[in-house]
Amino acid sequence: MTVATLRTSDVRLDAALARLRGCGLRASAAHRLVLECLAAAEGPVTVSAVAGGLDGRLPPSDLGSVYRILETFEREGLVHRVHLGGGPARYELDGDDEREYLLCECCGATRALDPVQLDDVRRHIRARFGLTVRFSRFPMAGLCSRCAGAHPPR
Amino acid sequence: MTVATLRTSDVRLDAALARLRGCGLRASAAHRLVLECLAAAEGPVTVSAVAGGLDGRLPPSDLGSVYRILETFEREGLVHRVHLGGGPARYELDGDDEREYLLCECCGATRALDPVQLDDVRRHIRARFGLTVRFSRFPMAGLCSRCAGAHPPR
DNA sequence: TTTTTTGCAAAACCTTTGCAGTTGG
DNA sequence: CCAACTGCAAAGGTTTTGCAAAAAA
Repeated sequence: MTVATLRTSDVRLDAALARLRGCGLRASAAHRLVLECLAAAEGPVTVSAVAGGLDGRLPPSDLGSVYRILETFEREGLVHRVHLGGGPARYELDGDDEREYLLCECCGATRALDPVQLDDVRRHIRARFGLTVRFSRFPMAGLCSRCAGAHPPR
Repeated sequence: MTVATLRTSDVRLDAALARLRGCGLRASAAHRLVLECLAAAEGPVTVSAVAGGLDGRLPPSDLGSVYRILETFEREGLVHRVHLGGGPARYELDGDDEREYLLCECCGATRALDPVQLDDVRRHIRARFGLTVRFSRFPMAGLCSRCAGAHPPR
């Protein structure tokens, strides 16, 4: 909880800590560590990666506790789960700067977009189906140009 | 493997059986049973639901075998997995008549669409990002009008 | 002190695998 | 008959839970 762990002086981290307090959650070492991991990662992180301290970049924590903490954080809206397929659960800090994901189901490539780039799609879908779509939790999946070429339509 | 199991005389089932043979896979009792379950279900089905014979509507099978069969079928393109969230894996018959799904992340409501209804979105995304999207494996997720109202933007 | 949170261990699931016996072609 | 397939059981991995000790407020 000293200088060593604060390699990521991030605006997002500060915001998350502020929200943590706002929820009545305690600013315990484990809580902060989880938030630091999520803030330090570039994308959605596996639960076990968080527990492992992001490969040693941060101190490790108990896996079971991390599951519980992430569950609590999700309930309070501090984090959200990202569903990229069948593997272990991945989480991300919740925030206004969320990225939205494109996923190629075939080769597994992912690409992160700024939400603004999908605003027209969002408007269109909302007008037509009444759903305000968000590709930050579930990616917009399909076949990338390369894979679409390799797997011609039946 | 007699009349009793054939409650679902479905075009999709016949097509799947034909493709099964075409792949060099044997038309064993278990293979047929799995295909019948998928054809009889209205949506993506859980592995254990298949093994349970869709709640007794069809004869039960061994869970491990069903996992193996589904894995084989997926490799051969007869079925595909549908990712609706964190729960157990769900599968669906693959085919030209595939539905695409809308999911409300908040209340869990799903809605199935005819792919034609999303063709303009598909064209738009492909032109702009080079990805041919498909919401049959990963749903288009977001907030339905009711939930969007209940959870106003921060 | 009081309430929340943690660490550990056990349990509950979900999924994969090995193997010997069975079945389809 | 031979190769593919199945059932069973054991193993692997992920996620959940109970509880007593520890920490935050």
